[in-house]
Amino acid sequence: MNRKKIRDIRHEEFIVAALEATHKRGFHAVTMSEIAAELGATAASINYYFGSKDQLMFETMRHLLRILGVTHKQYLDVALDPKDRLRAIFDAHFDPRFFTPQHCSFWVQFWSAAPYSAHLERLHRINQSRVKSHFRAELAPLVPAPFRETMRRILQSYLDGVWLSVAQADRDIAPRHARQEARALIELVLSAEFGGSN
Amino acid sequence: MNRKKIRDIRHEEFIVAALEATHKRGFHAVTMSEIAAELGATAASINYYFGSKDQLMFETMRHLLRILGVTHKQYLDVALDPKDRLRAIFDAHFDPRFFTPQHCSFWVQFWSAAPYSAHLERLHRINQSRVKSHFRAELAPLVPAPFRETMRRILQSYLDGVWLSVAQADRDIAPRHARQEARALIELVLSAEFGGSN
DNA sequence: AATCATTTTTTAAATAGTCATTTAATTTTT
DNA sequence: AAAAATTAAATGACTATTTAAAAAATGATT
Repeated sequence: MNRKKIRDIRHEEFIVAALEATHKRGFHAVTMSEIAAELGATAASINYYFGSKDQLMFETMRHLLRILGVTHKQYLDVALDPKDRLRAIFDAHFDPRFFTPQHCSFWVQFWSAAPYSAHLERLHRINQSRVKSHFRAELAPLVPAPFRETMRRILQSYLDGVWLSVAQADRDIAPRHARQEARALIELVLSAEFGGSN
Repeated sequence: MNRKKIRDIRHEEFIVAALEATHKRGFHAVTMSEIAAELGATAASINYYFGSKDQLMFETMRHLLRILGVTHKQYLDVALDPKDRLRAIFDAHFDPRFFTPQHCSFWVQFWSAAPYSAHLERLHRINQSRVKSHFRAELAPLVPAPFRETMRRILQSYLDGVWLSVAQADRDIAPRHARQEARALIELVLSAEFGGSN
């Protein structure tokens, strides 16, 4: 009963350490030893658990995606109407557990690495598709088909852009504020010319 | 008359090589030799002209910012009304000379490196301020003050998000199309509830 | 409870490869 | 001939990963 536990504990601990250390120094600049030092551990044990630095990034991102998925589901469960369901996507991305400088920094590091690693790229593609299809589904009852894809891309680009700016530290945004702004954008999108009801 | 020229020619050549090589392999993964090989030259000569790999990134980004500035000015010069001036920002960012996978990739590599280098961060801050104040100025006659900052941030985040998605190669966007979409967003922003005229 | 063999976890040290940068010489240009 | 540009080769760090041994936990057997 404990044999598996320690493995899982370390797994999570090192992922948190990776997030923190990456935020401080950037993923490629940070050394395995520095990441380990975050826990008073040693570089070798990261390899013991993860196999390599690249795998550590991979697993860390999978961890973030898992949290994002769970959080999104939580918001969906309490959504009452289509507009709420659309908001749920933003609420998840801007959830206080998620919307932190550490996470956003890591995301940017991931973005810069993904195009050059089949492994990471796959992860990115999977997530991108997931978000895309969620947006499509939620926009369907709200925006007429001819405008839908444009609106989706606007919302999705905006979402990524906000994370980017947090990682750049040129915006220290409270989750609450990010959500407000997202809602303003949603209102904008839904009140558009195409004669939709809000 | 030629003594300065060769220095300038190499400067530009290596910057183009850096853009191309970075796009293919990522800035940190790509080696000085690979960048030089892009021109049939040798790593040492990059150092001869630039001093270091980091400086090469710095100069390359300065080069991109210069182009962006010039291009923006060109569009401003033919803008007829406030809305045109707002569009000019997007038109510059989405100009065919600028809006290429190579450039967007480099930009993402820069974003991931900037927070960890005082040099690069300064460059980033300067550009960010420049764009910010342009947006503010152009939005001033179009959007009432209480909404202006929100709208600006929406537009700016969107802009970055689009570049990001191009670098991620999950969108192969023609400049023309990017502009269309930007215009749709501008219309949205200007037709908002606050009772503005379009 | 205590012992001890076994497995799991952790580490210090060695390894090995990579690469930016420097140097000293060569080629090219002026 | 002098200066500028270019290169091949050497240098020097750095760091992910491996290895082999030590430490800790586990669990069966007394």
